[in-house]
Amino acid sequence: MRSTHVADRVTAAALDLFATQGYATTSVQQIVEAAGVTKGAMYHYFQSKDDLLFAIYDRMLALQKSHLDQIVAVGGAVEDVVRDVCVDVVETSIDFLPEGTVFFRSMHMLAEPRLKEVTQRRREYHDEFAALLRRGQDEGVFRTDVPRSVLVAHFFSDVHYLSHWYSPDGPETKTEVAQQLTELFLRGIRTATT
Amino acid sequence: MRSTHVADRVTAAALDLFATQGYATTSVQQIVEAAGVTKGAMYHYFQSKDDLLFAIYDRMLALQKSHLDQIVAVGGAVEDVVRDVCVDVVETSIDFLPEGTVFFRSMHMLAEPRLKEVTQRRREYHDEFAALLRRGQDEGVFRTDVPRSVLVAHFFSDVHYLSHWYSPDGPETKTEVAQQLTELFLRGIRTATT
DNA sequence: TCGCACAAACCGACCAGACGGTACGCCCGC
DNA sequence: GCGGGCGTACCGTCTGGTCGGTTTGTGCGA
Repeated sequence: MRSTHVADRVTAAALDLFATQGYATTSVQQIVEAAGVTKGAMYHYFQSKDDLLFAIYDRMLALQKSHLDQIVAVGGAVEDVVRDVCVDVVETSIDFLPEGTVFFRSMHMLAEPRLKEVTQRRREYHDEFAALLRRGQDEGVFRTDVPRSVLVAHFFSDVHYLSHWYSPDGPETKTEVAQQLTELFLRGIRTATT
Repeated sequence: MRSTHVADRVTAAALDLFATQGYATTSVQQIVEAAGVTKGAMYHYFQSKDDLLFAIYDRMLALQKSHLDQIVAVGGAVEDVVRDVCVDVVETSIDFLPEGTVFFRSMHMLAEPRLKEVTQRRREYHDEFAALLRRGQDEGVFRTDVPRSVLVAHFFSDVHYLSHWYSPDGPETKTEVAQQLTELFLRGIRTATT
């Protein structure tokens, strides 16, 4: 850890502290102390405290982007596609649990243009998912008596809530949880029964 | 508004600002300005900034307590009981949407003993719900291939996520959303099909 | 009905400290 | 010797919170 580069140590410490304490509550003093670095060194690599936040966001942004591309390309029976997508989203959300926590806790800086980009990407994400569900509805596989927006929210609520209860040290592996949550979701939105 | 009592105006302004900006980001200056009150007046009724936060929490706490008592008293077929509970929880969560937002955004002050009380009540809440689900599992109505803790999280994720997408001004009424989310959840956790 | 006394309500100027950020100089590899 | 990487001392600002004093409401004796 000591041998790793200064910038990496700082971002790692910032991610940890932001996730546990929140952005506004964490001071740059705390960050540089946790990273074993002086303030001068930190401000040599980052322009501001906000920069640290956006560095974290950027990681999620890249992740979401790659996700989106992957998902759309896949074909097959709509229910299988949705299943794959859901499992994948949950798993990677677990991998990036701290980043997600920081993001969801610090969304109040909506004026920031840089944050808007992440939020927009997030919206595209949801829209893409909604389009997938629509395909299922058109094929008569998914129920139509509930608004699609509610269906979408119903899934992403699971993803979002992960940071409030899931622990990698807990009894369930991320794969298990991903499959279980996906199964619960799919059963909920299906018309026919299997 | 101007005629209402000072303390009420302050708590209302604090709730609004905390919900939109977050606790740490909001200064007492902002609060007293929004409430049309001087800082001296505010500190006459509240001991500290934290006091304002706990005043908001207390409202949720009382709500949860009354909920818990009501729910346990009710009898009937387990699925109907669960359905009633879920609908009720979602509806009241919508009524107290800002309070919920503030609570979920400011949980990082875990050292505070007063916050632990709210958190503990929340845990009891979940445990009570888990016990209900267990009854359903014992009767063979709810599936047992998914850990009960995951089932509980699957429901409360919906409740928690409401503040991120639901708007009273939107197309769906709170009753509709409550019934729809409950239906999705119930379908997901049932063994048999109806 | 008035005057008075006393407490509660409220004001606004004022801390001490912490905050994010900067200026400047050292120091070491090239 | 020179330039990027980094340490240190420091700045202006804003923060939560305080404090002495003033106003306002209210009960009560005459």
